[in-house]
Amino acid sequence: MRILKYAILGLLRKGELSGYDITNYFKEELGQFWSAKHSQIYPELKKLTDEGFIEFRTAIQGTRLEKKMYTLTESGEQELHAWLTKKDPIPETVKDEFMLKAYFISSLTQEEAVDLFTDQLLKRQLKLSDLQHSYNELIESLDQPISFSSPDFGHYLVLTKALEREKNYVTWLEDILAVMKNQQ
Amino acid sequence: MRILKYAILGLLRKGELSGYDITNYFKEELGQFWSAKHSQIYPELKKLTDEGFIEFRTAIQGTRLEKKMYTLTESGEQELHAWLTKKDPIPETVKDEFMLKAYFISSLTQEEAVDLFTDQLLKRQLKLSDLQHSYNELIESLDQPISFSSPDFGHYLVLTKALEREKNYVTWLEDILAVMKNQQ
DNA sequence: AAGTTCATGTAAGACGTTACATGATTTC
DNA sequence: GAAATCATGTAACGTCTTACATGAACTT
Repeated sequence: MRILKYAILGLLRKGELSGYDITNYFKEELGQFWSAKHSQIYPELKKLTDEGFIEFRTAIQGTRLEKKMYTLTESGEQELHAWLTKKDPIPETVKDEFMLKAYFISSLTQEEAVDLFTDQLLKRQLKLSDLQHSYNELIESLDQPISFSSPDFGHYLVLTKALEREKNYVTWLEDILAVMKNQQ
Repeated sequence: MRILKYAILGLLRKGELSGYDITNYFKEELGQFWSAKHSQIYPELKKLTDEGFIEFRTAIQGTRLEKKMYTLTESGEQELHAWLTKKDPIPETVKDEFMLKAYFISSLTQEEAVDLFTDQLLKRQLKLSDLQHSYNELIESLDQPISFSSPDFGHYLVLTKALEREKNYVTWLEDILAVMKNQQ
C-alpha cells in the first residue's frame, strides 16, 4: 500500500515543504484521517527522494539551521495522480477499540456499562464541539459559498466528514444509553 | 496496547474456542471494528497461555485432527474486566484512505472527482444494504425487544453502529456530490 | 477424486510507535 | 537565561500482512 508515500506526495502538491512542515500537517485537520510521526516521515522522504518522486534544496533558517525543502518531481506528480484516481475497495475493518469493548458488553454490569458509555459520550461531545468550532472558522473565512473550485474544498471535505462522524457517534451513544437505562 | 490480547480474552468470555474459531469471529460482525489474521492469532494464543491468562485442552475432530480449545483462566477474566472498565482517550486519528484522497481533491478535475466519489458512494451503498440485511435478521430473531440483558446486545451494538457509520458515509457522499455538481 | 473447509503453525517484510540523540532559533 | 519550538535523524520494539508449509475432514 505505502499510503504514507501518497500522503506526502499529496501534501507536496501545492509547493515545497520540510519534513517538519509535513509532521505538522498531520497534527491539523488532516490528522482526523491520516497521520504519521516524524520518525516515520524522515525515512520516507529519503526513500521518495531515492525513488525520484521528490527532490529537495537545502534552506537556511536564521543563520545556521539547515532544513530540507522538498518538492514533487514530474514522476511524483504522475504517481500521485495515478493513486488519486484509483478506485479501491472499501476496507472491511475500521478498528475501534471502544466498539470492541461494546461487543463484550455482556461481561459488564449495567452500571459499569452505563459508566463506560457515558464517559465515551462526554469525550465525543467535547471533540464534536472542537470540530464545530473549526468548521465555523472555516465557513466565516470564506468570501464565497463553498464549491469544487474553492481552494479550501479539501479542507472543507475533511472537516465536514469528521464533524458528521462525531455527530453520528454522539447520536448513537445517546440512543444506546437510552436503551441501556430502560428498566429490564 | 496489545488490543488483540483483549479481543481474544473477550471472545473467550462465553466458553471455549479454537484459534480457528477466533479467526472466524473476526470475519463476522465483529470484523467491522476489529480483526486479525490467523498468523497473528496463533502466536498471541501461545503468548497468552504462557502468561497464564488462558489455557487449553486438546480435542480431536473426526478421528485424528487435533485442535486446541482455549478457555479463560481466573487471571484472564480479571485482565479482561480491568480493560473493559478502563476509560481511554478517544483516538486522534482514524485512518481512512478515501478521506486522504478527498483532502487532495484540488489535484483532480471536477470530472475525476465526481467519478471517484460516485464509485465510493456505490460501494458504500452496497455495504449499507448488506448491513441492513444482517440487522433485519437479528431483529427478527429476537423474541423480546432488545435490552441491556439480551444475550445479543453486543451483537446489536456492533451492527447498529456499523449501520449508522455507513448511513452517515452515504449521506455525506451524496451531499458532497450535490455540491460538486453545482455549476461553478 | 477433486475442491473446499477445518486446523495450526512459521518466516519475511512492511508499517507504526516510543525512545534516544542532537543542536539551532525564537519567545518570554 | 529558561522554555518552547524548529529541525533532523536513528534504534528498538511492537503490530500487522503476505507468503510459505502441512495435513485432516467434509462436500460434491
